[in-house]
Amino acid sequence: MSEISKAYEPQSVEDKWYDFWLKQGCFTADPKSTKPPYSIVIPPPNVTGMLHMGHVLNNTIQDILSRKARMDGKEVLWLPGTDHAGIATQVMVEKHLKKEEKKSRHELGREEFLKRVWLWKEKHGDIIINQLKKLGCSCDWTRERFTMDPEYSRCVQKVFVELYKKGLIYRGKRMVNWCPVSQTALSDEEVEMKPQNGFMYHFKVQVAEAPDTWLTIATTRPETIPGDTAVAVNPKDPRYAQLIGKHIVRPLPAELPREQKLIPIIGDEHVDFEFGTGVLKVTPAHDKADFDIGTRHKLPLIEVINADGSMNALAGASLAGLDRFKARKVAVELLAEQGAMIESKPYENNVGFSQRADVPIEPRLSEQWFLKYPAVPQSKACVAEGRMKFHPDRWAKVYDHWLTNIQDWCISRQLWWGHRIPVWSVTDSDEAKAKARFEHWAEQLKSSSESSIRRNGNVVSIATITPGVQHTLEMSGWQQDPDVLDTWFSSWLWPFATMGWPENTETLTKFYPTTDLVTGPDIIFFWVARMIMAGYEFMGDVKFALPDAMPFQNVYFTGIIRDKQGRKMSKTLGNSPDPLVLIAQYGADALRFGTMRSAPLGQDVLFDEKDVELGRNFCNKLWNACRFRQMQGGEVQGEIERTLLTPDDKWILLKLDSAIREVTVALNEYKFSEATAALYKFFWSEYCDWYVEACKAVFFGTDATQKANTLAVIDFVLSHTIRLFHPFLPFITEELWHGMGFATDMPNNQGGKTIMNAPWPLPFDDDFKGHYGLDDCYVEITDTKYELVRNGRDLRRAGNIQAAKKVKYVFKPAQHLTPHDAEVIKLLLNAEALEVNADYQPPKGTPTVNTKLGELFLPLEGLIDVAAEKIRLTKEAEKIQAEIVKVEQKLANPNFTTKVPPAVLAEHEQRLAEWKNKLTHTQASLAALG
RNA sequence: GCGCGCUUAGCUCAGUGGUAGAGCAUUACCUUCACACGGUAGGGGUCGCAGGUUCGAAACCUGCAGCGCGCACCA
Repeated sequence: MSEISKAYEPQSVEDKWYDFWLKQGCFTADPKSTKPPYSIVIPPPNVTGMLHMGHVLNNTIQDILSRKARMDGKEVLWLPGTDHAGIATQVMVEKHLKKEEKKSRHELGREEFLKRVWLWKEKHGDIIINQLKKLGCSCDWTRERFTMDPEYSRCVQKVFVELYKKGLIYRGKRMVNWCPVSQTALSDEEVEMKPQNGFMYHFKVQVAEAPDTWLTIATTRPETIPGDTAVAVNPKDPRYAQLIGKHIVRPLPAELPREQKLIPIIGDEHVDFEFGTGVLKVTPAHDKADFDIGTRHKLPLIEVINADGSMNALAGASLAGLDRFKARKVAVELLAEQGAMIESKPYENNVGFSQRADVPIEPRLSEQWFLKYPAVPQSKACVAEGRMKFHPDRWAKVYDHWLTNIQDWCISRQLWWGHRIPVWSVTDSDEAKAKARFEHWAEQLKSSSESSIRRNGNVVSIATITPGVQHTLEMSGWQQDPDVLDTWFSSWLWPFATMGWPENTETLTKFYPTTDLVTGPDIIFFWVARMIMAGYEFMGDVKFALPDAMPFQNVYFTGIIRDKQGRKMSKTLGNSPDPLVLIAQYGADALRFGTMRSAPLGQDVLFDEKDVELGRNFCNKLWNACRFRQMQGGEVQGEIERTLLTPDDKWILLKLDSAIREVTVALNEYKFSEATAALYKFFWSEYCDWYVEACKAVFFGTDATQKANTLAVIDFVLSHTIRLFHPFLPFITEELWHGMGFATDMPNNQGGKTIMNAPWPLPFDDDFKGHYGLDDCYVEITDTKYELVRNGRDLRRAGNIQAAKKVKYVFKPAQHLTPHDAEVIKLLLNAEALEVNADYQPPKGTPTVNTKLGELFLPLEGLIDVAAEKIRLTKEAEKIQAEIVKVEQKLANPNFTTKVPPAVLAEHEQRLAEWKNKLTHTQASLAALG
């Protein structure tokens, strides 16, 4: 900082220090360290994603926690990495392929397509990583992981086989949430219910055995009529009960002969006779509830919708080939033509949408892999019993509710990009052959802990992670399951699969369980809950010797970043600012500080670029405050001489002590906006606004010893302040730490190499306070002095004096006033002179203010607008009067005076006295004006 | 339907029983030798509504309204 620029220029500072930290290995965690551990695993962003404001919020918090922990003397591991993001990445590459080569992935073939995805990953995979570096994230990049790394992949396979072996993973034909666009099954969590404006259609059907009887059926999906295999009524419904066992004539497909259109009327309790007409069409192949009814009544299934959402031949000639929504319109027309349509009225209902593709999902019967969640009781208990803490804790209830009503997890996806299911099968011509095959392989694999074999009829399946076995199976005609696993089936292993599991590595020993997890509440089920279950299931092994296998001790849920209008950030709305643009414009520290300042615990954050501007302004203020110190010259001052401390010095030291306490407490409670607010207030409103200004009284003077001591106080305060700011503002604080010389001659653990290793400031202890005479009374004394200054400045306004104009004040002290204090007051008042005169007799019309320290006059005969000043003082007096009445009323109430704690009573009495005193002085001032 | 959150200055938000706060915006004045990304002084709120508890409620309790979110759903 030999040449200090007038404004802080982050661009010239940030890259320099980030490179320095990397080169010095400052972020690298040492599992052999004897320091206590602190660890976080990053929520891995999509490998092909771009940094958005949500990442900024999330990762700034993690960085603050990590940097604070380092300053607390912890061995810190912040483990970074990326997620392969199955659907998102595959769709991205498919689009690119379509655009560049006009080819579909099927035209390319699975193997070739996967090569392209890997190429894409190599090309774009480090974009988001570099963006995190720009933000200043202190991740241990030597340990960066990707969920498709070979070692990670092996963990996923191992976990699959273990759960398969335990019988928790099974394959079955079930109704699943099918996305017709991505053409894959989805888990329940990936379905988003959205209200839709559609129609409720009422159509009539004839009862076959009683041609005069017609039933009216209500439906929102007439296109599925060809798939109906029954109509259901409630057996307790007197209107229809007698019809159970009879049949109706299904109106579609119209071309079928009458006998093929007959479907039974069944009785089922599921039917709500209050709703619709009380008659329910049952489409077991295309509705979850209907499937259950179908199972209960052994109804046949007729599939009429294809995987891509179009209708098939069974839907009838008129519908076949049409998209499901087009088919709905045509079905309505067909019913109308038959005279079966009774009415259609607008109707709002909730429809499940594919979160990824944003199209209505299609309940579809298909063969999928499911997981019965493991370790559910332990996972519930650790949060319920408070061993794992959620911040804010209300999410614990949401978590518990989900675990209580948990359904099996559909883990297979009909995609190519992802972890392929490690199961090989072969189908024999009959069961006997299959049985023989099963027995042969069961014998072969009996000593293998890495394989598991099952037989289902004439199908034999082997789940295995042994490459040799896999190869043999491939060679002898076994087919590997074509599906891949849900991306979250790899993410849920993140806290330990990134640390060398299944080996009991020194990293796991040192850093697992992790300390904090920082993530968004939107993935509490997707990720957080599942990681907890995986932790208990896979880290509970005795070999890890953990008292508790939970993957983290605290979960901090951030808010969701919205725009100024409260809308979610989205690409389509274009309301999502590019953090890198903001960093280029304002600096990474500014973005971090602004974001933290406006992100209270547990609330959504309405992002406004003004916040970043505020961050920049703050950095500039910090910069210039240090610049001021440098301009006073001299080396870093060491020892503070206690006998030379002024009341202002003691005041700022005591304020610093409060700030250290407040910031530390706020951080311990994860209240980042409170921490920044406390820092802001201390540094701007206390240090800069008052202390620095007061110091000028010394610096403009001639006492070199006093000057040196003031510099020592400044250096002490700044060296503490910069450290308090470091977790929030890593770049500028490192620059200033070195530039101000605070790193010079320091051992590494005191910040000699980098402020990252400087100790976090501790509140002052009694010895320290005693030695420097830091009695709380100095806060009060000095506050009073500054109050006097504020009042004195008010007088200028009364005199309508230009800010630049120097005027003379007269002070009539009520007690002894030191020359230093007189000088400070003079300076802060921007006065030409301050005449201290105990016998001063002001001429009539002299504006005055009175404080505990004494009376201050601004003698400006003839220059004052007496009338205006009178109005001002009269208003002032009225205000004070009102306050007095308020307090007097309280004190007149015997209920108050008898029941209130003595301290509160005393406080009220004192307040009354103060107001009365003020009133006296205001009235005197008024009288003095004549 | 069940659950959760929010409602305080024009805006965004702090404030868990004792004198209503911050930042931004706004008004006036000021380029004074750290900083105009700055300084000084000001204006602006019956704390969503109605009850209750209490000597005292923005805060605690009950009810209501509005906004937002999550879960579950009836065709």
